[in-house]
Amino acid sequence: MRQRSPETWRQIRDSAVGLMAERGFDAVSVDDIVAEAGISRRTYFNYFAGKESVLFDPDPEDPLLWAELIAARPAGEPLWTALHQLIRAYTTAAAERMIRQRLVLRASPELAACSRKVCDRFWDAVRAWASQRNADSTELQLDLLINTAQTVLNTVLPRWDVDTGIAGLHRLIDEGFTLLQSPEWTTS
Amino acid sequence: MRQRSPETWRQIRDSAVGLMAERGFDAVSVDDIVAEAGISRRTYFNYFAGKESVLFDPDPEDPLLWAELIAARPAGEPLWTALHQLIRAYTTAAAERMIRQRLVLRASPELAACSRKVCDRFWDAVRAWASQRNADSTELQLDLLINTAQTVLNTVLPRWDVDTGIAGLHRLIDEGFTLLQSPEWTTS
DNA sequence: GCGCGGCGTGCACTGAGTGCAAGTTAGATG
DNA sequence: CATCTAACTTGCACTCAGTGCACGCCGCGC
Repeated sequence: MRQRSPETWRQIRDSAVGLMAERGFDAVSVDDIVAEAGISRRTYFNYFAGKESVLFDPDPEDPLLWAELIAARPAGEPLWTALHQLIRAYTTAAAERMIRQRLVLRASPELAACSRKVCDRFWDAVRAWASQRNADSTELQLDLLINTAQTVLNTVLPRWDVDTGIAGLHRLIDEGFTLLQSPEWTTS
Repeated sequence: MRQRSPETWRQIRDSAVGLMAERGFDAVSVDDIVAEAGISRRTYFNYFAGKESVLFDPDPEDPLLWAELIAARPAGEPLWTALHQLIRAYTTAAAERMIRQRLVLRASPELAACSRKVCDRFWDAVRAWASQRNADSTELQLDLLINTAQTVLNTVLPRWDVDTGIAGLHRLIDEGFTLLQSPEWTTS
């Protein structure tokens, strides 16, 4: 997986997403993608490990963005609140990306299962940060909290009407977080 | 996908799981499986949609088991408690299966991502039941609660040392559920 | 004996993914 | 200017997953 050129990377991904949003995931072969992108089949696999990777791999510069978002969290903030705000910030920053992905997923519902791992790399970064920050908590506690936050996002995403924009998504996210932190959520 | 014979089904699955626990998922081809099971390649795909299906598809009689477990829940029980008890009952009933799956996942860590969908069909059944039972709640509320319960299980499973048996798994499950329903869980 | 339907199988084909070796280009060095 | 090298790209050949189709076998009712 030796790639140096972010332009080629974008070129491939944009071609792929374009075709897939139009025809659906299954109806687009890797050959279609490389023809559209003007590269060879072999080069595709030098950039992406598989066919889904072109949808779910993070942008090359994403890790830096994540680091900024994470660094922006104030020190004393409760972890749950920090996760809530991180998701808001993340979805704001990655707005066009999320919208593009939704379009593809709308055209290819069979990918719904894979869609959970959309932001897995992001969550890994969050996990690393949290375990340093809250060194007093157990790994299990932190993982539970983070996975639950991730679940809120994943639960809410399929209900998101792309036409309502990021504001609409934020309303859903807030609703999810609020529901889970209301005192009586376990007694319904 | 026309299959009538549960014996053949078990035969294929047992052959596959045996080989995979031994060599790892990637090192076992479908041809290996069908050779071991004594059937043709084409028949394999009449029973299972893909290579992973042989690991993650439910047993033919599982839906009946799930229905029993679900029917056993008392009427007034809070949904969160019901989900907790359902998971305990499910893992008890599917003990050997879960242990087998852990063995394969131990041999093939690359499947960790897929392992989340281990019991997806079970959760679908739970979802259907809950939306009838708690018709007053919104779909979003129910999905959040159920997905969170599912997350507890998925968070806890990788930490389970198979040698501690189902009792050890239940300790982890209880710990997860208790953590999330403790009043101060959002303020760490 | 005859049709019929369910199931298993062989065959041929598409498409994903990989290892290897050769080609290309750009920059560093003499 | 010649050339060496390292990074990147490419073509080729191969394995394996997955599918459509048609045929064969067997048990069943008539």
